[in-house]
This record gives sequence, C-alpha cells and structure tokens, in this order.
Amino acid sequence: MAENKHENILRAAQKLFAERGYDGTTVPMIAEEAKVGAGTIYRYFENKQKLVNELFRGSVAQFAATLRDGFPEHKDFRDKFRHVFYRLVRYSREQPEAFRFINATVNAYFLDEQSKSDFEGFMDFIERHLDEGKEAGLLRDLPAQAFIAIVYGTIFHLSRMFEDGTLEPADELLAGIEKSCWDAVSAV
Amino acid sequence: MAENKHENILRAAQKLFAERGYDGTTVPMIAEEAKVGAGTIYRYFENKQKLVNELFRGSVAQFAATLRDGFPEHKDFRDKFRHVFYRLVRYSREQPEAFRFINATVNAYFLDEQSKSDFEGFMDFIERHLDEGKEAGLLRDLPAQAFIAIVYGTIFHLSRMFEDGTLEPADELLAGIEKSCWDAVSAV
DNA sequence: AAATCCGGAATGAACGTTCATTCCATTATT
DNA sequence: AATAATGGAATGAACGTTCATTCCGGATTT
Repeated sequence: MAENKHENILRAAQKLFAERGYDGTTVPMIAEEAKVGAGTIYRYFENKQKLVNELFRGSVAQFAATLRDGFPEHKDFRDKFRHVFYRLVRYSREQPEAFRFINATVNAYFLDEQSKSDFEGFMDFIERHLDEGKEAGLLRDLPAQAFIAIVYGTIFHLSRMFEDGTLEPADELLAGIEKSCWDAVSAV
Repeated sequence: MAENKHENILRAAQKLFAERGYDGTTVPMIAEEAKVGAGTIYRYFENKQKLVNELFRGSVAQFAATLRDGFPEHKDFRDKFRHVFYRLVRYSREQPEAFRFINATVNAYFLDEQSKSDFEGFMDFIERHLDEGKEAGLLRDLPAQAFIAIVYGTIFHLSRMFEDGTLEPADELLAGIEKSCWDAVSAV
C-alpha cells in the first residue's frame, strides 16, 4: 500500500497533465484523482515541479526501454527501422497519456536540466541508429534530424488522430504508413 | 494608437501563450508585455478565455490565408502539393509563435466550438486537396488523414527543430524534405 | 485665444477566489 | 506505547476580474 501511493500520484498526475497541461492541473485535482489527501502528495514529492520532472523522466525512461527492448541488433537496417517505427507506434498506442505528456512537455519552461538531457539522450539513440543507416548508404543525403522529423513527426500526428478518432488504427494502415516513411527516408 | 492596443495585446498574448501556455500565462504578464494596464485588457476582451479564442481564430485565419494565397489552381497536382508544403513551412518560419500556439492549442479544453470548427474548416482545405490527388490516382491507397500526418507532422516537428536550433533551415534541405514527403505519399 | 468642460480610454489598487504548500489532529503500523 | 503516515483544514501568495479614479484630446464657453 505504501509504495503504491507514489505510483498512484504519478499516474493521476500523468492523466491530468496530458489532458489539461501542467499549469491547468492543480495539486488538489491530482490528489482527488489519486484518491489521497492533498498533503500526502508532499510526503512523496517536494513540490509540484519536482513531481512533474520525476514523471517526465520516468515516462522518457519507459519510452526509451520500449524502443530498446527487442532491438534487432544483428539484423539488417531495414528491420531495425521497422522495429523503431512499430515500437514508437506501440508506445503511443499503449501509453497514449504518457506519449502525449512527453511531447507536450519537451520544451516546457518548468523542465529541469536533468529532464532535458534525459530526453536528449533518448533522441540520441534514434539519431545514432539513423546515422548507421546513412553510413551504409541506405538513406538519403539528409541530416539524421530530418529523418526524425519525418518519422517521429508522422507518428506523433498519427497518434493525435488515433486519440481523437479522426483515424482508426489498423494493421494494414500502419503497414502502409511504415512503408511511406521508409520510402521517404531511403535512398532512391 | 487606439486600434493598436487591441493588436498589441493579442501579440503579447501570442508570444506568452506560445512560450508558457495558456494557464502558465497570467493576465498581468500579458499586460506588462503589451505595455498596458491590466484593466485595459478588459476594455478589449471580455475575459481571458475570449481573448485566447479570438487569438486562435485570427491565427488560423492567417494560416489558412497563407496556404490559399497563390494556390496554383490550374497547375498539376504535383505543383499544388509543393505549394502547400512550402506554404506550411513558410508560415511556420515567418510566424513561429503563431504556428506553435496553434498546434499547442488545437485540442485545448478552453477552445470554444467556433474555434474548433474554424480549425476543422482549415484542415478540410488540406484534405480536399489531397482527395483530389487520390482520385487522380497519383497518391497511395491511404486515407487523406494519413497524408496529413506525414506532411503536417513532418513540418511541425521540423519547425520545432528550426526554433530550438537543432537543425538549420536551408533551401537545399527543405527541397530534400519536400521530395521525401512527396515520395512518401505518391503512388509507387 | 484662452480657459473650461466633457466623455471615453486607461489605469492599477482592491476584491473574492483559488492556488501551492504547510500544519496538525487522527489513524495505521510497528 | 511509540512512531510513521495520512487527509484535509489552514495559510499566504497570486490569480482573474472589477471599479473608482485619472488622464487626455477635442468641443464649448468666455
């Protein structure tokens, strides 16, 4: 029961931050959602800003783990690309609140330095993977950041559409978009 | 000087909303940035929520105008696609605050119905244009929304990178990314 | 032409409310 | 019984908003 509260507060905060943003969410709101007293939150977190930063880093770590887990280190680059694409999609679908929260928070004024560098470290993982493909001559002559914009940007927007019902996720659709992204980045 | 104040307040609000979000921006902050008294804001706007909605609709209208202006109605689809791509990029570069504000605000809880439908109307313009290309058999067999995710999502992420200096905008780079996007959506 | 008056624009102090945070009596655990 | 954890009332700061007052350019009166 004890350690559960820490987790309950984080989950409640994640849900509310994803819905209403950091400043639009009050500490009493988080307390009610987590079914604890407002004061209890301060037994687990120094203040609201420490809470949001801890949540952010935890979400980024989980996100990074999702990508790294089962990474086909010894298969060819096409498989690695597919892996990253589908894991990005998987995370955005299985943890839509976390995904939305992360993306809404990346550039926020209340993120501390550690949170920012944690996220950069995660992005570096994607960038290194893309650089490898570039060196192998499989990708176009564009900076790795451009590929990130294409792949991550596409998936980010896609997840918005899945969430608000503009688009229905389906295996066939995802396969088609994965192919589109690959065609967008692969050398002609 | 009179009508200027209305505009000064909107610009100040846009800057602050883009940086800190709606709830993270206080009315006195807007007043200071606009160099007016806090009470003056209420001579021009009924309340903070009306202000953010008026700002949103104005930004969307300007955004839509940027896309529609000079639209090559009588050229072929490839040119129209290029036009939309470059106008999206242009707006995100010339009005980075407005672009960021719009994207951060699209799904916000404080947007009223008119604001939401104004934005939908704008998206419909892009969707109709894509459907035309689909009917002509020039695009892949994917829903128009998927193309929007690819093109708009890419540009959205790109503009983030241009803003924070992760990536330098250059004609050659943009031409490469436009080509990538076209290859992602065009029939094989 | 100078002095006075006028009305709306502008202001910022003040209001009631709500916020993040603290405090403490009560409850649960050891 | 002692200690730790808890919830929610209490607190002061800060919020959005209001309003009594000031300001100021143009009309009116002298």
